[in-house]
Amino acid sequence: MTRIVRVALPLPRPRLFDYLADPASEPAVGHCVRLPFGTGEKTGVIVQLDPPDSPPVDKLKVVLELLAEIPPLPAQWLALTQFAARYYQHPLGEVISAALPPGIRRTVKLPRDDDPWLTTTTEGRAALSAAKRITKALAAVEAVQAAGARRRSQLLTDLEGDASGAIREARAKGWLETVARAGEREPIGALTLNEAQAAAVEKVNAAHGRFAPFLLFGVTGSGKTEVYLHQIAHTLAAGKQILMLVPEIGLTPQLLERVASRFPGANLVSLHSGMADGARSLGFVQALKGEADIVLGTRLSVFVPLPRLGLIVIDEEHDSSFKQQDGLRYSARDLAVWRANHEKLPIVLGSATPSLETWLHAEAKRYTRLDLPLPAVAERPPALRRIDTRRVKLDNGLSPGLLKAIGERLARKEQSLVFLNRRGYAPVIACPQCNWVSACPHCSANMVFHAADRSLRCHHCGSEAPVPRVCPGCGNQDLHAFGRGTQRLEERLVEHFPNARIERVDRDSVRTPSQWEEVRGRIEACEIDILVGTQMLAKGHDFPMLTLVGIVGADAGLYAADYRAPERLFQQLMQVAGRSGRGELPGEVLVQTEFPEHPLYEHLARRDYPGFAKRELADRRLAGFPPYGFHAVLRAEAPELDTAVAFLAKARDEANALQSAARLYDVVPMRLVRKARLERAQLVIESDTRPGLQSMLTDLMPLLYALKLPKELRWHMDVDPGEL
DNA sequence: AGCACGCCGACT
DNA sequence: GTCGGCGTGCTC
Repeated sequence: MTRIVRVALPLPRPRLFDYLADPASEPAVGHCVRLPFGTGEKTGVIVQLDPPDSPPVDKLKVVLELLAEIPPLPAQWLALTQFAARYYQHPLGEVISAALPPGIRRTVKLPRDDDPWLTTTTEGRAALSAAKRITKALAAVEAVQAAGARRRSQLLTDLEGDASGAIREARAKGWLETVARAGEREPIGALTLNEAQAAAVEKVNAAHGRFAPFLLFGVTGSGKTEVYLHQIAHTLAAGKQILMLVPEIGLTPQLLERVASRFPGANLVSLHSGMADGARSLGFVQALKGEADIVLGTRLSVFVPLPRLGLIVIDEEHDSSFKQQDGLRYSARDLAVWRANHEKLPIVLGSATPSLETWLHAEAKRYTRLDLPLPAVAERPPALRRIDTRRVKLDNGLSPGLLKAIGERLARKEQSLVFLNRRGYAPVIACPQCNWVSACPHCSANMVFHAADRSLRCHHCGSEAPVPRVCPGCGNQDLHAFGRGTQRLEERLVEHFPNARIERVDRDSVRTPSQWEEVRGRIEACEIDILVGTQMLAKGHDFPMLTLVGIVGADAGLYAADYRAPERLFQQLMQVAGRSGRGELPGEVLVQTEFPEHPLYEHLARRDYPGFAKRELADRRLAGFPPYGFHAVLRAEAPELDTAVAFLAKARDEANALQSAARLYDVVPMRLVRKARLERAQLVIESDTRPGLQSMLTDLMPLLYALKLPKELRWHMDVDPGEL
């Protein structure tokens, strides 16, 4: 019997399409299919069989190919994508296409599963111990031996550069051999837990098999990762899979290595957007087939199908990189909580500075809070001192107090970190005679002066220009660099401390993960005395010799227009302050500020997140902002601002006519009006309840899709936006 | 989103 | 006379 399949396709309209299946095939919901579409071909996913309302059969085309080598995506996976489509008001086909790895989406063929488990042979181990020099092939043997057994794909990511040749050589020489599956192995090297850690592990383990959200509340150094690892061990022992999400910069080789070496018998799959298509598809399919035991990845991993899923962990749950900022604008954290609820699982959200949303859930007892205090053996948190910059003369932004403190660290051979969240040399070049400033030709922003190549760069659109020799406005030869960034700070520090080893760490100086690894190694080896850098430095491993953190120019976040700015600032400062005094030596944190009495710094000085959150939540409640109110923002962009505004005004009229309880703000230009030659405006929609917002959006979206629009106009809906 | 079909200007 | 501009509308 010929069946009709309803398919979701990657198209920017919320529509599904029906096709006739090949009578010889056995289509099922969840199968990927290759289809004729218009004049071309597309890959889609079957979401329904024999729908009652399909068009007449003579209008239907026939499925080209059922991708039977990919097992059908499970119903729970489809439920997740359908929820995401509904909640984020995005076409299902596009959600599915974003959730599938690009390798499956584009190429029809599944990468060949030539990904065997490898172990070392007696000869391999002998060759390794006999070797005077570690060749690439021996390095592969060494890595496999360290893990006991390793998937070839995992080994490739373990090793530097392209190691496929080295692995081939090691196998050809009989140093590595294939085994069916890594043997069941006990976790290796588990640490003894303190009382609080043990209690946290116990509570989550007891929640096995039911929806139970936990907030694991503990600063860096309180041992969150060890708690996760024990919970993972328990879940593995129950034969279940684990999904662990980490922020973009949190997915370091160290973390992978720590998880891999703890669970040598488990199949660990790591996923992030930077991976090659083949490796990503392979990981996805291994997870789908139930072969992966642990999936460790960035936000996109929330969409990995896991038929035996038993636990979800989200580390640094407050991190903004869990929110996708383009296309399908989802929050991986929120989707993970939905997924845990839907699949009846415990989920652990870990943070020292939780998002206010999560904190409110914990306060309301909807989430169980698990507190991890600093272990008693660790010294008290480093003293935090505020330097009132209104009372001292600054030298290029550096106060005498901070310079003196750095000098003391140098004398004691300890390390200092100066934190300034602004890269470049100076944020703007200007002419003191006329009004010329280094404005970006494509954005409503200034171009930042980068001293190294004497260029002006726009941090919003990436455009670049040489610094003009004379003022383009009046010919004045004396252009000034106003304000300061990390480069200028570094330059001043070099002048102040000519004998110190100073290193700048920002996206300009450290471009790749391997460069960051290299710098990190030199910090740990104490080959650097003073670090200058942006938030890149806020995260990362312990630097035991780092005893001073200086925070420069944080005030900008205090009175920013975005209501989330204080929350982000507090999270960032807590994190960077936590870099100091992580070893045996006592640490100190110095904050340069014009507002030393500001409550945010008071709370920071006491490391009082609960106090900060209480205050911030009170403000949010008064304003009706999240987590007490719910927002969606409709944004539009076009070459002319009027085009964008006219569309939003029309959208606002349509929305007004819907008689919903949701409130509509005025249509306003965005703060950065012009970006990359496009003028942008937005319309905020607000409601006291999530369902209120959802029903308004569900009614509004079809009206928006029906509008006739100039083709140069782009728009998107952002539900629960990261900023307004 | 592609990609066709479809009616008006400057060129071999 | 045609090549091609991108406006409009459809894709099972």
